[in-house]
Amino acid sequence: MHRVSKYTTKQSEIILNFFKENPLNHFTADDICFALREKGISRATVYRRLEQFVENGEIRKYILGKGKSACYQICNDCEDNCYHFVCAECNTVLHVKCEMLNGIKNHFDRDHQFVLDNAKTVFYGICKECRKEK
Amino acid sequence: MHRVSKYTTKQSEIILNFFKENPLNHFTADDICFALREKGISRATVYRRLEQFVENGEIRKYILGKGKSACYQICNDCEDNCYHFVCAECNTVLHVKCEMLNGIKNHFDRDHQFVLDNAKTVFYGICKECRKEK
DNA sequence: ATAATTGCAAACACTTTGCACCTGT
DNA sequence: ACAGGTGCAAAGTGTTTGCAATTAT
Repeated sequence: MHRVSKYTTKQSEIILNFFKENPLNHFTADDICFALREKGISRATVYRRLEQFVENGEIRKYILGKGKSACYQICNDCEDNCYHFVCAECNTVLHVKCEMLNGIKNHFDRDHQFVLDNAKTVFYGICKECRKEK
Repeated sequence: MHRVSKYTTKQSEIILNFFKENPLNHFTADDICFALREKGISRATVYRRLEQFVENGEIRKYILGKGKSACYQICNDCEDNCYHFVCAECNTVLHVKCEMLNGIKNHFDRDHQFVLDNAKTVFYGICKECRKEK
């Protein structure tokens, strides 16, 4: 894994810590700016660091369907065998490790000659909770 | 299916026909504007009609990872059992009907209580051709 | 010392919108 | 006749960038 960031700074630590403190939630760049608004971190730095964290594999970027802004969430333990579901209703991101899904990766590879990138692939649908509400 | 558009116009026909004439390709709003630049259709109309076509289910919208602009492609025969792969390298969209993939839909449903929406879900990875080139 | 990072403001790319005029039904 | 659609230009959103000053190594 090639590290993009060479220096750790006060700002980069604050941003990354914010993600670490909220491992179950995902945030837009704007959410981060708002949450850290008292810390005096510029919007440009937020965007630049988010990009680096993504490239470093420390956080993950989602393009959620409805709104247009990208969402970011920490990804401590999301290795190759972690898949991501996004509920189109409540926008919750579920991280799932599943043998069956590893199976489809192999299936893509073998039968469609397509190397699935599950860091980039996000499954959209309706989660358990939201389904109940209907 | 609830039709959003009530009137057919010269412009809407030109746009939809363009998609029909190019069923294998996907286009950004900008591509459409460029391709139809001689027809005198405003950018606003292109965007408004694309949105309608998507809601009508006539064309499909993709958010491709890298670039930020949405892509649109006609979807004559993309029913529930059609899945979409996007090559992160060449951005080709592959439409695939596959029993195995129908299986994963059931798997999501049964084992993860998650209703997969395969109109919204796009699989990202590297296609056969692009893999060869490396 | 010096390469990376930051903040600012300006630029950008893509998309949406208000409004007056036009068109399909 | 009139609801719906169009074009224009302006405004919005989300993100990126050039540059001079600052900071981590």
